[in-house]
Amino acid sequence: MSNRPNPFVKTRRDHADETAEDYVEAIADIEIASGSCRVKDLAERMQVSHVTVTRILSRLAEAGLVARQPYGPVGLTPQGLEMAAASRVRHEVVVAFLERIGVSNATAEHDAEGMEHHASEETLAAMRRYLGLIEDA
Amino acid sequence: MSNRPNPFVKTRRDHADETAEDYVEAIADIEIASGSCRVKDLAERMQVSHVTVTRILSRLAEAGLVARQPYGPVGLTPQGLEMAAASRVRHEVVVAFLERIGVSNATAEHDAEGMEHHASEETLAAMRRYLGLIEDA
DNA sequence: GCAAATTTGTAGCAATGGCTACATTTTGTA
DNA sequence: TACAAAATGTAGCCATTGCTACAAATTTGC
Ligand SMILES: [Mn+2]
Ligand SMILES: [Mn+2]
Ligand SMILES: [Mn+2]
Ligand SMILES: [Mn+2]
Repeated sequence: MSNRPNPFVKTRRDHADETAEDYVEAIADIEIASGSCRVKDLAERMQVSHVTVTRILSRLAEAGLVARQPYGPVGLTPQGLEMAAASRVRHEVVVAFLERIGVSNATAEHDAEGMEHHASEETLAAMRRYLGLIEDA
Repeated sequence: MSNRPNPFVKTRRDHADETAEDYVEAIADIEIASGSCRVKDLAERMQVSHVTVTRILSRLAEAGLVARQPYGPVGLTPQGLEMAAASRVRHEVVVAFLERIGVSNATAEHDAEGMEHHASEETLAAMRRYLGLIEDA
């Protein structure tokens, strides 16, 4: 028997995971760019209200990805740092790959923002291979 | 100024449409495979309860994509047929492209199910070009 | 130091898509 | 035809992510 998992997984949970990945990646980015990350910075980056950011950060703190204190800056836990690093690598691979096949930078950034969350390790490996980032065939 | 739309905003818009696209595509598939599509068929295909299917179908009917009657089969409106056709083409392009770069069929099907909703026309064109489906360079 | 501006928090609402439990309708079969 | 099984509908719950309005805290500027 094939034992192939159904491609239509729980959409709600998938989207929640996408949110987590984008937020920790953004937090790491902002920390690097401006020294510290605030709720307001994330609201601007994500183009949502500060209320939405606050609630999502609560969930991510509950999940052990984010460290928060009232009215204070937004930090990443070791687990959050790990996820942020992995997310960034994946993001960069997808963007570079799309550009390599002829997609403009603007579109590559747009499409990668969504596609990155759906590229499995196998697909990422194929992209890296195509980019020449892997010696193996 | 750049005037680039925010990538996160675009991704959120993509997510709003993805359920509709997957459902009309599934309805068309099931109609072809077994003559008619029932709520139960969709529940099995999507791996969700029949309740979830019913509510989503109501929304799609409201949007003019699906034709329904109580306890009856699920049909597509002309608009739904159009979306189903476009979705299928896009799905096939993404799957074929992933396989072409060395991804297995199972993984290609799985990843494409999510990635397809985030691939812009420009990216799809690049994929078609790579597949040799377009004469142009 | 104090008032104003900014930032963050909280309350409460909506849309979407999960679910279980139960009601109703349709279908199948004895 | 009558009863059982299957399919569908409805009620009502939860989680996630949007929002506005308002409250509280912090920072800034004078
Ligand atoms: Mn993303
Ligand atoms: Mn990203
Ligand atoms: Mn997605
Ligand atoms: Mn899909």
